[in-house]
Amino acid sequence: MIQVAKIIVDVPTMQTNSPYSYLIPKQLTNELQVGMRVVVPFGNGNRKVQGFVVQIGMEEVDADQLKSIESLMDLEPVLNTELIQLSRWLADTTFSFQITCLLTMLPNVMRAKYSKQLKIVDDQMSEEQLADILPSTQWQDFETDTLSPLQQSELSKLRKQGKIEIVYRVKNQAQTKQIFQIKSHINAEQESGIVDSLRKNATKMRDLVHFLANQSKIVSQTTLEKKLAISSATIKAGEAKGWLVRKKVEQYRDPYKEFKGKTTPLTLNQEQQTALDEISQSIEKSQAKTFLLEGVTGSGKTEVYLQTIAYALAKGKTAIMLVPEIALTPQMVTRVKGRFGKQVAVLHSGLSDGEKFDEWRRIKRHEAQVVVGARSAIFAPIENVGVIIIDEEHETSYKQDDAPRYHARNVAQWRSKFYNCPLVLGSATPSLESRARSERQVYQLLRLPNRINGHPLPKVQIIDMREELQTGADQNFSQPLLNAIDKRLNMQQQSILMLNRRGYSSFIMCRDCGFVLKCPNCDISLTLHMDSRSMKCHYCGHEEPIPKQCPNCHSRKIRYYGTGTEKVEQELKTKFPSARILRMDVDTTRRKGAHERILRQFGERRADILLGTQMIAKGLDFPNVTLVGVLNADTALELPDFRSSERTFQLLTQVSGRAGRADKLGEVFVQTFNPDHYAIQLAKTQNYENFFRKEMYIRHQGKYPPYYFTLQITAANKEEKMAAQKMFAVLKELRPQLSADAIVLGPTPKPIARVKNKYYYQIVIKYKHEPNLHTAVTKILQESQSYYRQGIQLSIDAEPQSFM
DNA sequence: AGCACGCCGACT
DNA sequence: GTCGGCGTGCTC
Repeated sequence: MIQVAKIIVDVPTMQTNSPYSYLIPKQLTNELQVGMRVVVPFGNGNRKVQGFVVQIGMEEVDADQLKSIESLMDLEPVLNTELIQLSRWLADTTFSFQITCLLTMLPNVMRAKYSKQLKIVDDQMSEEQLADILPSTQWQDFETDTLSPLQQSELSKLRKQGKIEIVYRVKNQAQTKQIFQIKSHINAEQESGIVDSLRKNATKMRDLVHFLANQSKIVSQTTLEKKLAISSATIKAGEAKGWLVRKKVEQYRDPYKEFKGKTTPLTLNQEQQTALDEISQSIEKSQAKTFLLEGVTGSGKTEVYLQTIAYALAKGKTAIMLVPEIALTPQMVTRVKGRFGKQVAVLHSGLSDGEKFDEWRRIKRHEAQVVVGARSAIFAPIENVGVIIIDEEHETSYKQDDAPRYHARNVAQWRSKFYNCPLVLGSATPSLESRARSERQVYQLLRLPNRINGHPLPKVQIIDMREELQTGADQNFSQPLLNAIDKRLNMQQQSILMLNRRGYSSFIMCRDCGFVLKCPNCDISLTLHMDSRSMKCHYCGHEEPIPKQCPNCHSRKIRYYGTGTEKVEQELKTKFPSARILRMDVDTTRRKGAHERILRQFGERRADILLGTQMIAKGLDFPNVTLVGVLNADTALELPDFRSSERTFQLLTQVSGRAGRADKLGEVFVQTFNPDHYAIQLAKTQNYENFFRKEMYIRHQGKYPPYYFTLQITAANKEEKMAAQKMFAVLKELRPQLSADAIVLGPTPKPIARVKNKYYYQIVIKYKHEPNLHTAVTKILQESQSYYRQGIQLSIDAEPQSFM
């Protein structure tokens, strides 16, 4: 029996997906703890890899069969036992590697950077000889895959002969920000004496002395430099003369330090109070209970969340609140920070890696008790959780679409059970899954049916674009909508126009031969981008110039079809030359902070019309907006996806809520080619209840969730045949493990069959109760490693968001 | 991922 | 007869 450390190594493969035992060097026995990152030698060449210590204990093995831990990467654990346990569960349920899960839970800087270095170890070998193969400038940090095959084989030959060595290094990216703080060592009496000793023209020095003489508080070097317009050299000189001392201290990169305001709890109405009481009671009793808070737009869900959090804090506990990435606006953050101040840590993708790391450390050090963030914030290293809240729980962005394919809601449920605390799911339009669970009393339903200000919901008008087009109207704008926009411009009120662009945007087509310009790598048409004057592929990023003539028949009658925000913006400009238009889509918001800037401009009424894609539908509150127009309500309806009705209903309901929130009554125009579709008709009256019933019936008929569980298995390969064959083979192996009740769809090519030069084939399994499925699928995944080398990638998605 | 081993074809 | 191609297995 010897003491060993069980380590998950940073090698994401199926074969290495379990802990490896390592010896603990004597000098580390007191230091090493579970949850730390370490560097370990791994594999034949003993290359260094990062690893996570998941357990320390005794094991019945021979010491000389084990290797030793090389070094520590952390002085204290980065993971607690809860998160280690969670990672194991997550890897199992999402069919992914535990190492991938561990890295997903941590800030990006915890991901090690690896570098390789060439070293000559044989004196027979000269530097020139090696330089003939690889220039000496590249010996440091070289990448194997950038070398030619010849170079690779030459180097490996030398290595086998023992002439050279490849030194592996693991670099820790987790850096803290250090700043200098300055403390004065002189007082007012000393000032004149020192000044006299200076040269006459030493003005900067004099400024510094004057400042120090009258300053007893500690200031940072940067503020001092700015304040006195002096350089660090002056300060260093001052340090040398003993006027001041400089001290290096760690500083958090606080992305929200400018927010200072304080907000006080609002008075709750009866329903809000009931909801708060129910959840508080559950916090009080430490119940791992899930609540579904169903509240129409403007019903004051956020206030309930905030007071729930306040209750948890008052009980000495902490809270996590998840918000969709897109809704994590400065307004939102200010509101929470205004209530809980420095106790709040914010985590979202807009922060730099350093900022995220610092917020994460604040949480870990118990300096923050409230975590607000997007999907991955569910892994915040917070302890003693009193309540978890997921706002807009129906949002698809809570499901990660690459490995580990987890749903934040499921992770939240796991943590809620771990901490025996309630989980609150809030939405105006709950996902069918959640609503169905509350129907069966699995979740407790809490309702907020009334808007807090008592204002009626906006009037929604459905416009039949088929009729509109017959009367020769514009492709994008119906007459009633144009009139309504015109009216707002005259009344100095603002309008929001939404273009539903999912899977559909402007492409170009030849009018003579029907040729459509497609991506050479993917099976989809290229999208026109006027800002860069090019055609871009939204899947792989391929870009090429806009053709002047048809590449197929050389006709010049090649023109734009479909609708993109840019094109609509152009049209709006011609129709309303005086209107100030702001466009918000993936292209205008790519840069950091662009999103906020556009919204602020609009909020400050520096524009009349906000034109954008789905992203404008979420959680914005502009009191001066009285018109919302949805230009094409049904593009999502046409997608081959069983959730398309649900998405459309949610989107329309949400965007309608943007109109007339304050004292002005709002109006909503929905342009559609399917005016009779139930998702559109029921969104008109914001009738969630009827939509739920109708959609549940349809899901029942089609044997879809929430009546059935779903599992999607996809194979990808450069050869279409290979991908297809693999899927048939997988199904053949899986079928005997399934009961007669399981329904298998496919194998079929994905609706977008080719992306980045790869073909995708998939099967979807719909099932109610399959005790063998999990094991069978895990086995298939394990076996997939053997054909992974042939470029066949198998991926498994439990409860996919769509089948596309 | 990256390295060793081992089994086949094309060369000195 | 050997060198080197890459298919396969293993890494505490």
